[in-house]
Amino acid sequence: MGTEAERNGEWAEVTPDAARRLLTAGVQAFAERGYHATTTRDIAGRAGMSPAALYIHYKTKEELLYRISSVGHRLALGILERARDGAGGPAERLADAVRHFVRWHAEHHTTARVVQYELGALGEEHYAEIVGLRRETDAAVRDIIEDGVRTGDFDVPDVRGTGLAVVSLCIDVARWFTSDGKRTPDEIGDLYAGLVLRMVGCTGHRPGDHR
Amino acid sequence: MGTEAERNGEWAEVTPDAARRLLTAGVQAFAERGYHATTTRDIAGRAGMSPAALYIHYKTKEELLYRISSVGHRLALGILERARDGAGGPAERLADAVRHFVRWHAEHHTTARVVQYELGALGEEHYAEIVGLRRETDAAVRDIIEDGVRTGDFDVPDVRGTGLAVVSLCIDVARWFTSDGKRTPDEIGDLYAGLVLRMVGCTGHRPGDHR
DNA sequence: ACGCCATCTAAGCGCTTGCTCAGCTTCGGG
DNA sequence: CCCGAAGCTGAGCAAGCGCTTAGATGGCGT
Repeated sequence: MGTEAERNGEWAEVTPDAARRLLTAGVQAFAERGYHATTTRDIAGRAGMSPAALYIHYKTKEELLYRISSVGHRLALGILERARDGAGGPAERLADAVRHFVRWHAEHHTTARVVQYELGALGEEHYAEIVGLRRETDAAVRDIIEDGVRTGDFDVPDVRGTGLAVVSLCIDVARWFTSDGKRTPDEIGDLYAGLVLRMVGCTGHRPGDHR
Repeated sequence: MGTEAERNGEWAEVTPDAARRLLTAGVQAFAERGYHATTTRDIAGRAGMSPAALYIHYKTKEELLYRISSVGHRLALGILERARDGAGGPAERLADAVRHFVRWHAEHHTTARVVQYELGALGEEHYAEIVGLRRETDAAVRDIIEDGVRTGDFDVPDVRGTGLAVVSLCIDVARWFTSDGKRTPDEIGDLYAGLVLRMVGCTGHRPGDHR
């Protein structure tokens, strides 16, 4: 059912149907072998089409990667921004952000793998656009941490560095997660939310004054 | 000077000289473009040799990657095992392990990038061997955390999961670090050592009783 | 009924890839 | 002084690559 859910909804904005099938085939192939080791024949084959059919819906193989990367980054960014702008104190919002962000990276680890680790294969212009989205990702997490420092809920000497570390920790889930492991995406999300709260010096009880 | 140090010593065990030049050329090329996007002509060119010269010292392009991966993994593992078996309490040893491990990933980020992110391109047998080394890496960190839990210095509900998260956090430095950033490898090592001590519930003063 | 456009395929073009091989040089031991 | 091994090159092969093109097919508005 996890695999089923991966195909449903996530790429709903991609039309027509053939373009979406090619895209999900690309996600699978890129995640397994990497962009450069994947052939257009392989992608088309997984989608049940001839190699030439790819070029009706995408100008180049790189544009297919760009579409995946663009949609994927916007989904991931949306998760963080929704948590940042949600209700509750900084601790709840940071925990929510990490929990959902990590869960997404585990549940959609094939998509996330392509999104997070294959962007070096993008062309210059596409790459620049994606880097912009990634800066927004970093900023969303940093914003929550800054809130927590302001309210005194968190104790963070280096907000920028800690924020980068938190994002880095979450992203790397996509690299090592496999669906045949013992842990579920939910469990990892909860574990990581707890770890991150500790990283920002949030002890669980009222903060008190530091030093 | 950082770039200079990258060539010195690190690959001293690789002989003869031409084989070492090809190897460092491979590291640079693989780190920049990825294994599959790198051509044997590119590697040989960087080493100042003809394409055919590569095959005198390495049977295939994959064997060159394997040599890089093997030496690199052993270096990284050595750093952790030296910290684990060192003197001092669990907190000092864990901080030392993270500090040195992170510093290596930042200072040698080109090597580390190949070592950590290109192992999917290895052949089956080579891959299996490298995976073994990675399990030892995870175990070294887990051992220190278990020590700390035993002595009461750490408070870790999920030792295995937390250990994996710590290793993951450190490894991912190789992905985002660039030498033209503001932070030095030392600074990042110190920052991460502090973050990890917080992750394992080490507050700095004597532990006391929890809950 | 008919033409039109979107969709898809079979065939294949031009190029690059990993890798090979015959031959040239260099150099230490007898 | 010569010889064989080791290191290296120039030329190139077979295979596979991304992508193109000409033509078949099917559904839709009129």
